[in-house]
This record gives sequence, structure tokens and C-alpha cells, in this order.
Amino acid sequence: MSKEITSRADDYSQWYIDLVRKAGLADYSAVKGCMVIKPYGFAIWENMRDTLDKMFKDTGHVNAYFPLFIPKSFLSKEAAHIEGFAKECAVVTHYRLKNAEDGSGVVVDPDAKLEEELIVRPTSETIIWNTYRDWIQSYRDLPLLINQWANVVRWEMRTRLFLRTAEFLWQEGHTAHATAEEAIEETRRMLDVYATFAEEWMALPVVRGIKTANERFAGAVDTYCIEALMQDGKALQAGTSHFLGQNFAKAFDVQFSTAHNTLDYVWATSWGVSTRLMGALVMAHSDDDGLILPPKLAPHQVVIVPIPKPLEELSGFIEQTAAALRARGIRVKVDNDDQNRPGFKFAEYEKLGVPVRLGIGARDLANGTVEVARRDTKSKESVPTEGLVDHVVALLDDIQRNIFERAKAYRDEHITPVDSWEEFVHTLDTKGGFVSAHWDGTSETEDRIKEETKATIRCIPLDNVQEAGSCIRTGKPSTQRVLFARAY
RNA sequence: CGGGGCGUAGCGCAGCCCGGUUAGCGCGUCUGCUUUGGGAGCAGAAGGUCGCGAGUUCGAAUCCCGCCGCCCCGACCA
Repeated sequence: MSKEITSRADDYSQWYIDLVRKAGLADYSAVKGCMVIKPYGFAIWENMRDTLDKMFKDTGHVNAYFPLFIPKSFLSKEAAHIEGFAKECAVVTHYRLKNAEDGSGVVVDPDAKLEEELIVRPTSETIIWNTYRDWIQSYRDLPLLINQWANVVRWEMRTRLFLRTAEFLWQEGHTAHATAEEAIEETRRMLDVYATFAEEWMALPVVRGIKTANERFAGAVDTYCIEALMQDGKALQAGTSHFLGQNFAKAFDVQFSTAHNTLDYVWATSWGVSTRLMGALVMAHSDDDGLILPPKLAPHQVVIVPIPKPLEELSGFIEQTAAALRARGIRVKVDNDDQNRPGFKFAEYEKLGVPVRLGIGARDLANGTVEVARRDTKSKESVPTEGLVDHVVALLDDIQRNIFERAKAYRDEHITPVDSWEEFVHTLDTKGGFVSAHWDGTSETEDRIKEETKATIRCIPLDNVQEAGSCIRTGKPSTQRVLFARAY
């Protein structure tokens, strides 16, 4: 019996890496900084994607697809935008290879240099707003509510599976509106969609907030975010929604005729979540034995492990049980593999985070029971066959609720209000989590705090109470507390 | 871009310092039998350009030089 996953207490970072790989979520690839998302990991992502996609459509959005490549000149049209992304762009300079003279393999053909280099999209605002210019003439064309599911590339210096990779999958919504109010409303609406998804589907409690200037998206007027807390006390930005004002409309000259026959620039939003959510999901709930998945996103919600004592009638009962569960919409896997013993399978499905495991053997058949084990608490009970389906349905709900409550309790315990610099530093070093403190509102102070403690302002919570206080670092007057944390 | 580590069977590693016949070990894989309510046991088998290139040597996984790749830790970021 080998503990193949490093414990969280020993090395949290290594635990995460072990878990992602041993649970079959993802693997390193032959390309530096890029990962392979494996079938089990992709199945979880598909569940996230499908759920979000429905939520986007329910709020009036449609999907489209824009090019992977962006002409270099586009990117530089919005000053802040290029400033933010310039340092991490992959650039396509040539379009052809040829055999090397010395037969050593293929080389880039120097005669095939592109007139204008193409940037592999780090995000699509520029190509999309360049397109929107042609699509929008009148207020009747608005609002334009489009989402795309795509891959993007950001050439990161330091990568971590799911949390930060050179290439990642995401969705990016890009909307155009006639008024600022409407665009802001959209920005907030999508933030709420993300928060709802995080809390109700991922069982991940989040703080909704607004970013300070330092943390704002390059090119945005305001960046809203949902911030989650991981088990090691570090914060993770799980989703962002930006009010872009008229910045991109002006950069790409997207004007429309208003109902009063005047000409105005379009108001914009963009919003996105990525495969980073996979990392959040893992780090929020899982333990030293493996993943703990919320039932709503688990590829298999129930696994049935037969205890193969020599009794053929087991299989009939198992199939019948599986069918009854499936009839209630539950995703069931029956593990009929006869290579591994039950004990191995128990450990295996715990590693994979399957919420509910049913053990069925001759003893159960005789007693009219099934052994029901729940992954979140690792408890087991013997449940009568009669009413089993109802029991499992209720249990899945309970697990979904329980892991949310557990994560929320941890999160709430780790929002610490502090009023002195000593307390601030001490809390970061010993307890971690969010530290709620007054701040004088300047970027200079935020930078200084970051330099001294590695903590950044994760957000100004949306429902923040206004209270007079003095900045934790400078002592200058402040009107509200903000949330600091060390972050991924 | 700095600092560190690694590259030997599908996976994880030992061997390298101190060169020497046929390169080992664990897991996994394959075959057979016995097993099966918490990670099975026994017996047998298959599986290797020792990252790449050049060099020293009678002889290189091991020593020298060069290169490549990945990971981890720090400065930038969802």
C-alpha cells in the first residue's frame, strides 16, 4: 500500500501536483508550460462548460468564434491593453518550413517571413472590436451579446497545472451596449452568473468584489471579480467581469447612431472564466486521499463496486440498481472490472473523488441492503434496498451542500479584520486567508504593501460597509476595509 | 532571466563520486493457478538508442566538453 499523494501538511504545492496527475486530471506535456488535459479532467471541464454555456444562453448570449491570430497592429490600438499583455505574447513570424541544407531536419524558411507578424491571442478584445465595427451601425444593433469558447496563450514565466499554463481554455464574453448603465448592468449580471456557478455548482464560496487600479484588467474602466480561498490560505481569482467603458470602441472606432440621431461610441464589457477553475475546484475541497468533487460536476456521481463473491445473481441486482439511479438522472458507473479487488477500487474511487460509492455483495443481497459510502466524510452506512434511490438522491444533495458549507466555514474563519500593521503582517504569516483592513486608496501604498508582505488587495467587496478608519500602512484616512491576501 | 534539481524499461528510482563481463530494484504489463466486504499471493515471462552530440580510453550509464528538454524555487500574470 503506497501513499502516492504527498500530504497537504508535508507540502501543499506538491500535494496539488500529485493530485492533479494521480487523479488523471492533467499531465505535463512535451511543450514547456503547456499541459495535457486528460479524459477525466476534461470530463469535469465539460460539465463546467456545459453548465456555464446554458447560463450564458439563459441570459441572452450567443456563441461565435473569432480567429486565434491577431494582427500585431490591432493589439497596440488600445494603449493600456498592449501595456498589460506585451510581455507575454507568442508571435508568429513565418508561415513555412523547409528542409535544412545539411539534412539536419526542418528549419524556418527565411523567405517565408510574414509582412505583419501575428500574435497568438492572449485575449480577443482587439480582434473582436475590430469586427464589431462592421457589425454595429445603429442602436438597433445593440446590445450585442456574444461569447466564445476558445484557447488563449500567455507566455508565462512560471506555470502551474491548471492555475497558470502558457495555453489555457476559457470562455470570453464580449458585449456591446448603447449606454454605460446598460454595460455596467451586464458586467454585474455576469459576475453574478459566475458567483452563482461557483457557489451552487462548484460548491466554492466566493467574495464578489471590484479590483483596485493595480489589479484591473488592461484596458478596463472597472474590473469585477470573484475571489475564492484555497485550503492553504491563499486566495484565487476565479473569474472576472470587466466594464470596458468606451475604451475599445474608441480604439477601434465603433460608433452607432442613437435613437436621437446622434453619433456615440459603444459601451463594452468582457468577462471570462478559464480552466483555472479546475485548480480552484481541486484546492478548495480535496484531501490527502484524493479529489473530492461536488456531485453536480462529478463525471460519475455514483460508482457501484460489486463484491464478487461467487454469486452470479449479483450482476442482475447491480444492473437493476444502476438503472433505477440513472432513471433519476444520476450519472452512475458500474465497475465490473474483475482485475482489481474491491479494496483497490475503494481507494481508487476515493482518489477520483466520486461522491458516492455503493458496495454490493452477497451479504447485502441476503440482507436486502447496500453499503453506501460518501466521499466527503468517508463515512459508510448500510442502507435498505427499498428507498435506496431516494436515499442516494438526498445524499448527493447533502454532499453538495456539505462541501460548500465546509469550504464556507473555512473561508469565513479566514477573513480576519485587523487594525494595526503588526497584526496585519502577523495574520498573513501565521493564519493566511483574507485580511480585512483599511487602505488609503493609493496604488503607491498597495505596491508598498505588496513588496513588504507579498499580499495584494484581492478586491473591495461589493457589499462593503462604509466605515471611517485609517490606512493599515500609512495611517491616512480611509472610508472602508478592503480584502488583502497572498494569492495564486 | 537568475538559483537549484532531474533526464537509465510504461511509471518511480538505484547504479555515476572510485570506468571493467550479461545495467539492476519496486510498481505496472503479459501467462497460469489460488483469491476477492479496504490498495491480493505464488510461479513464470516480456520489456533498455542509459536525453542528444563529440571526446578521453583496450573498454564509458559512469570521466571531459558542448547541446537539448522538463520540473522546482524567485522577479511578471487569469
